[in-house]
Parts: sequence; structure tokens; C-alpha cells
Amino acid sequence: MHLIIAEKNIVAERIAAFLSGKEKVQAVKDGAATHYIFDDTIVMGLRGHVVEVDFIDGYKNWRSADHPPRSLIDADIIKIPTEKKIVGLLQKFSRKATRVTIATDYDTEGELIGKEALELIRAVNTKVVIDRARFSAITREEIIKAISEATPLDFNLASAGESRQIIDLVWGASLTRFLSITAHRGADSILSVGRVQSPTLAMIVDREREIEAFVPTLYWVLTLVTKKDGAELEARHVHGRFTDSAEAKAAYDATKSPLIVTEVITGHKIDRAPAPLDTTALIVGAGRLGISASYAMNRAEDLYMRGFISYPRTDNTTYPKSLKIAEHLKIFSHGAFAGDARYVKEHMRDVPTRGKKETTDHPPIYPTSLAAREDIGDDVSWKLYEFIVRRFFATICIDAEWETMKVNMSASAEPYTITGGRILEAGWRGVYPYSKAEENILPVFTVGETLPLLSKNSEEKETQPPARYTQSRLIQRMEELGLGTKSTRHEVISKLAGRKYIEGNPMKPTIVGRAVTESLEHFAGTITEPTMTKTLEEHMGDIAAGKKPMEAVLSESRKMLAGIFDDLEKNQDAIGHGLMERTREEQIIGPCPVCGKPLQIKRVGSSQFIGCSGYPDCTFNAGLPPATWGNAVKMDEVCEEHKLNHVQLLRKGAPAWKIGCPLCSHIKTNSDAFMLIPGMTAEGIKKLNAAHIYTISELISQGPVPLSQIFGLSRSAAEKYIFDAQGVLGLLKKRTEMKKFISAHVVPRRGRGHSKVSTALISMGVTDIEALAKANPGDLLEAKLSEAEAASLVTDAKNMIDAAKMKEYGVPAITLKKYVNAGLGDPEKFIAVHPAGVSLATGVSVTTICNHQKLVAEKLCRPCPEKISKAAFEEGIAPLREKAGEDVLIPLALAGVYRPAQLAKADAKMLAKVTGIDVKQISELQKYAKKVSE
DNA sequence: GCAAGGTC
Repeated sequence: MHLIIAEKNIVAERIAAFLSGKEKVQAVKDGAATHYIFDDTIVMGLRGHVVEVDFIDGYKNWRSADHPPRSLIDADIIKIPTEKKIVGLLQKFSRKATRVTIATDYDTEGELIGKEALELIRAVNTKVVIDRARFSAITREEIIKAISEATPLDFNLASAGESRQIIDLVWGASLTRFLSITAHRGADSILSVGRVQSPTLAMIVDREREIEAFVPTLYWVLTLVTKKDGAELEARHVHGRFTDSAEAKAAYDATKSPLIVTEVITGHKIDRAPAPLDTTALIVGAGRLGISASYAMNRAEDLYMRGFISYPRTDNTTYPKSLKIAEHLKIFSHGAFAGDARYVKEHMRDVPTRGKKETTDHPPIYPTSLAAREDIGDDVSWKLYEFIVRRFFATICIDAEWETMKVNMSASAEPYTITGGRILEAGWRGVYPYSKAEENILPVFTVGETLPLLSKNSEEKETQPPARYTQSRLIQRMEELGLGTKSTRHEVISKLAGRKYIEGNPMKPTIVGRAVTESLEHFAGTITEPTMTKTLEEHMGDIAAGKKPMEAVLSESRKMLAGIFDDLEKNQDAIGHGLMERTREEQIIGPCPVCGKPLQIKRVGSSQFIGCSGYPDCTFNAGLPPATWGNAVKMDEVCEEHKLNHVQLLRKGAPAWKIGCPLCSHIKTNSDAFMLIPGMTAEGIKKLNAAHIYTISELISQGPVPLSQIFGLSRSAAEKYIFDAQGVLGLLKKRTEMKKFISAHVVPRRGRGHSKVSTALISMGVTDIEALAKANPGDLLEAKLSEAEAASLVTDAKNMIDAAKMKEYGVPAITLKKYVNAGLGDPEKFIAVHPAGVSLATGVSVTTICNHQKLVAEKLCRPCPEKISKAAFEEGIAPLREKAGEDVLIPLALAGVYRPAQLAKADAKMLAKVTGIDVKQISELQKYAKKVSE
């Protein structure tokens, strides 16, 4: 059997289709892995790397004394399967195979993935022939040729990849552990370090430093307005920016009539069509469409999987020869782009454009099939697809051509100029609206003609600091510097954001991000420089070419890292203090309104709040929504009034919740509560806030004397305030309880969250659970509840109130549960029934029940129900049990009938009515009871 | 709990 291994499932599927010819391919789906069978061949796809490098056992614990971060430098490394199912399948087929062909992507990483597969195969089959097929396009001809001309695996090339894996792991893991431990950070706040992420972060930090160090300077731009053929035109002074104000002033003053045309130059300009799309260009284009890098890649992956575009992870900007352009264009001759395709056909260039790079693994990104708007689904995917289609069109269209015009003139002696342009041939611009170039058609001027000088202007401007990086600009820069790959660049940005090293778009570093970069620059500069990647790539080239063994490169790298650790360990205390000091700043938001010491964002478990660093001497604090709504993070904006930084809550996948100034928000939330106190005014709240009383509980704990001073009131008036405030506090507690109750009992739906329901109920006057229990379900429909929901909500509320009352009266929780289960949770109902029945229904002894009924009756000021002894109950019920089941005995006993004699004497009709039991059945039972009682 | 690189 011939086993063929591809890097991914989709390639396996296509290889099978090409090789099978007319033979039918059987696709076998086995959970995570699919394989394809025809003749005596099996084609299976891997999932990229199916194994991962890691340290041998014993290095798991970061804080182990035996294995400190430094020891990772020389720790043994093993490969661990990460895709167990695929590895299992691969080894199962390998045992039976007579030939294995590795057909992974044609690049270094593909060779390494191939070697990983080879090692897995060799572990179970030492003899089978293993060869390697190399193809640069997934077409029938290429694939068939590559398989028939398969060569041995290139172990040197695979080793080059392996050295990268090991160096990245060793440097990344050891430095990450060192820094995190040194700064006392753990769990979700580790400080990560890596060959790609650290230089990328350093670029963002550098840019921020440039912005901070930037000193704006003034400059002046001179323009004048003239008129020709009825149209006003603006001309610029040819000097451009004047940096000297005196010079600008002199030129301005010298700008006078007559204004005479001195020169008219017309030219011709070629406006080249863009190159084919690679991943970076796709991300840049998506960025212009307002799509983030990660989301663009996510949608592109989806378009690829559905067959609309070619593989989206590529560095290639040259179409393969196998792509027949004219043929391919025909795909679009109908559908949404039919008109554009016709235009392209009429404006086609001989050979498509090509970019700087030509690689062997994948073609540039181009549309592989026609899709209609409704095939695609979401708007973003469609925008992206349209962009890819139009870019493809642009790359096969002729260049655009412009006629350029330049009119030089002289105002007295000052030289001015007007430039314009006219499209002679639109070419690719006719189908590619993403980079606009405006035409500016000028009237015809002649040399020597005099123009009117309508006005002149000297505009004062300021030089601007460099701009922060946008995602796409950063990805372009990373590509220029060789950082990361087409598949990973956008992920690096997400990683930096996830570590809270950077924030916002355009991106800026956080204090932590800056502190980490600065520590690394100081003590482990190598890892913050793109040069590390450059050097690594050179070494990888040497290994691939067989000029250097992998071991030599690894030991050199390890030696270098050990040198860095010498430095790091010597300065460990200083690094730790520095990092902790700096990262503490991230939490400080300004002065405490009470004592002036720094206020901090604090977190205990999932609850977070603003607290004073002077605690416990100063107890000022202001609550924030719990961390489930997002982590509280300091912002740059500062509140004018309180001099506190604004705060926002950040949660993955959700827009930021901007709290604003936490003190303003604290005051606002609590003023609603203050206003519930009778007689309270906005003026009164201001007085309270001025005395640093922000909440009702703070008011209550004031004591009447200080409060009377604050308000300028008598002591007794202040006492009344406190009393009323206590009432409001109780009310608010009940409100909170009800909100909790609602969120536990109402299923949230679109447009109807828990808080919406609660707010609606409160505005209807249903402010606590007790009110809810007494409410008429029909009245609750306004709160967006269905009839069934309203009814069950009221029942639940009533049950809860009942249970709370019974508990308060002294019924223990376990027994109470039994009463509730029997439907006797309502105190009124509980004392209205006979203990014998309760006992039968719940299994609780009659004595206990009598005690409980007495407790409840006393609290409700009702007469106590009949008390019976256990013996009397047992004696009475025993004979009846012979003849009747529980379904009959319980209702009878609840009505007080539990002895034969009693039953015999009772009025059958009445009893039937009270218990709901059939009269005939009662009469039957009575006959028996008579007999027994005689 | 760590990197970067594949792929879903």
C-alpha cells in the first residue's frame, strides 16, 4: 500500500483527486482526521505540526529550586504528540505501508513537518521506503510529476527548522520564567519574552518614546488664489515649508501683482498596476476596509475552505505559470463582476504584474471561483472577497496613464506653482477603487499671460509627531524586518494585547509593556532586536546547506543565552524592583479625595474596586462592576474635577466598558440612593460629598453630631436623617435581593437582559421579592415576561417568601424542605392542616409537626391546631393502612380524619368535597372502618 | 503557566 502524507486535509483531498484519475476516491471520516482511499493508495492530511517540542519531565514547576529558569538552557528536549488521533492514524497506516511519500508544503517548515512524520513512521516501521514529493502548485501536472519524481527527505533542511524550534523554546521559556518570577507575577499576568514578540513590542515602545520626545516646530505654507476661465485656482509657493518666520513673512510681503505665467510643462506618467496579493498586502487592504488583521485572516481562511479563494497564507507575489490567466478570467464572465471582467478583457496586459517575491509553497492570493453575494453570507467576507477579485483584475490590467501639468508663475518675484493631472488611460484603475487618485484638470495656460492675484495666504502649521502603528502598518514593518511569518504576524499582535503589553488601535504600549522592554533592552538586548531573527536565519541557511551542523548552532546559541543569564542573575533584585515599581503605576489613578494618598485599582477574587493606598488608616473606596464584566484598567484621560484617571473594563471579545472617572461614577450611582431619603436634595448630596461621605452606609456610620454640623441642622433632625437612611438601606438591600432573584429565575433573551426586567419591575413599583410574591402575574407582562414566566415567577417568589417566614419562625431548614416539597411551605396553609396528614405526607413525626405548628401559629397569632400524640396517631392509622393507600389516607388525614371510628361517623359527602376523593370510595372505606371500630 | 510555527 502506498501512503501519501500531506500537510493539511484539503491538500490530501486534492492530491487524491488528481492521482486517482477515473477511479472513485473513498473519503473516510474518522473524527478529527479524514483520509482518502483509491486503488492501493491512502492519502492523509496532517494538521501542520502534529508534535511539539517541550522539556523533559521535571521542568514543569517554575519555582523549583532544582530547576531554576537558567537550567532550561541545557535541559533535554523531547517531542510530544499534540494531535494524538492523527498520529495514531499515521502509525496505523505506516505499519502496513510498502511506500510512504511525504507531500508536505515545499518550504522549511514543511520539510520539518515531514521529518516529524518520518520519525513517527520509523517508530513503528523500520523498513518501509520513505520519499518526499516537492510541488509548487497543487495542480494535476505538478502533483503527478512530484510524486513520480520523489527524492529523499532533505534532513539538513529539516534540521534548520528544528534548530529554530529549539532556540525559540529555550530562549522564550527560560526568559519568560525568569522575568515572571523576578517580578512576582503568575497565572494570568506572566511576562512573556520571545524572539518575535519582544522585538515587535520594542518597536511599539520605541515609537511611543519618539512621540514623547517629539518637539513640534512651527512652519508656514504660502498660497495664493487666482482665476482662469471663471474657475478659482490655488497655487503653492515653490519653497514649500518655510521654517523661518521672517523668511515666510518676507516672501508673503513680496507676493504681489503682477502674476505672470513663466512656464507650462506637460508630462506623461505611468501609474503601475499593483502586484499580486500576499498575506501582508491582504491585511493592509483589509485594514483600509476597516477590518482587523485577525478577523481578516479568519474570514480569508473561511473563504479558502469554501473554495472561493486560494490559500491565504503566502509570501508569494508572483503567479505560477500554471495559472492560465485568460482562462481564469472567464470564470467571472457572468455574475456580480461580469461588467468588470469585460472591461478587464478589453484592457488586459500581456503578462500579469509580479511583486518582489517568488516562493515555492503557495501561489499569491487570488479568487479561485465565482461567488454571488448570497453564497458568501456575511458582509465582511464579501467585502474581502470583492477586494481579492478586484485585486486579481488589477494585476492583469494594463497600467494607468496620466498626463501631468505643471504651471509655474511668478507673483512679482515670488515663484508659485499649480499642478494638475488628467487620466489618459484608466487601465487597472477602472476596476480597482481602493486607492483613489483624483484627477485635477487645469485650464490651458500660455507663457507670459497675466493672471489676477485674488488673495494670498500664509498658513502657520506645526510639525506632527510620528503616528502610532496601526495593525497593518506594524505587520508591514515586521515583514520588512523579517519578524514572524505570514501565518503568525497577526497572532503576535493579539498575543501582545493578551499579555496587556499594548492597547488600543493604533497601538501604544502599557506601562508593563514598556517596563518589560526596558528591562530586556538593558540586560538581554539580543532578544529585543530583529537581528536575532536575521542571524538565526543565516545559521539556518548554513545548516540547510550542510555548512554547519545543527549542534554547533545550538551550542553557540546556548552559550550566548548563558552569558545573558549571568547578567540577569547578577541584577535580579534591581530588575525585580524596577518591574514591580513600574507595574504598580499601572494601578495608580490619582489622589484619594479623603487623604490625598494614591488611589489604586484593586482586585480581590472577581470583585474589584478603587481603594486608598493609605488603607487601613484611610478607608475610602468606590466599587466597580465585578471582573466578569471585564478587568478594570486605567485610561489616559484624567477627570478635571477629581484629578483621577478614567477607568475602563476590558473583556475579550467585547467592546470596552468606559466607566469614566471612578469617583464621578461613584457619586452618580449613590446619589440615586441618597435621593430616596426624604428631604434629601442635590444641594445636600454636595454637602455630604464635600465631607467625603459618598454612600448611605457612610452617612449612617457618621453619627448625629458630625452630621448635624455638615447640614447645619439640629441633632434630632440629624438623627431622623440617619433613621431614614437606615430605612433606605434596608429597601436597597431588598432591591438587590430581588435583582438576584430575577437573574436566577428569568432566562435572558435578546433585548431582555436581567437588568432590563428588574428595572421594569422596579418602575412598576415591584421593588422587592415580597411585592413580587403578592403581584398579579397579569400585571407583570409589561416587564417583557410571558404569561407562563410571570406566573411561575410569582409562584417562585411566594415560595421563597413563605420559606423565609417559616425559617424566621423557627422551622429548621431540613424539615422545612420536606414541608415545601409536600406543598405546605405557606405558613397559613401549614397551620390549617391536621398534623396527622402532614406526617403522612412528609414522613416527619407528628410530635415534631405539632411543635412546628405551635411555633408558626403563635407568630401568626392564630389558635394552635389540634395536638396529637405519636401513639394515638399510630394506633389510629394502622388499621386504615390495611385497606387504603397513601393517595387516599393523606387527604383524609390532612382534613383531620385518621381514626376508623372518626371515619365511620363522618358525613361521606362532606368528606368527599373537602378531600376530593370519590364518594363511593369513601363509603366503601366507611363500611370497613365501622367494622374495625366496633 | 513559557516560544514560534504549522493548521481548524
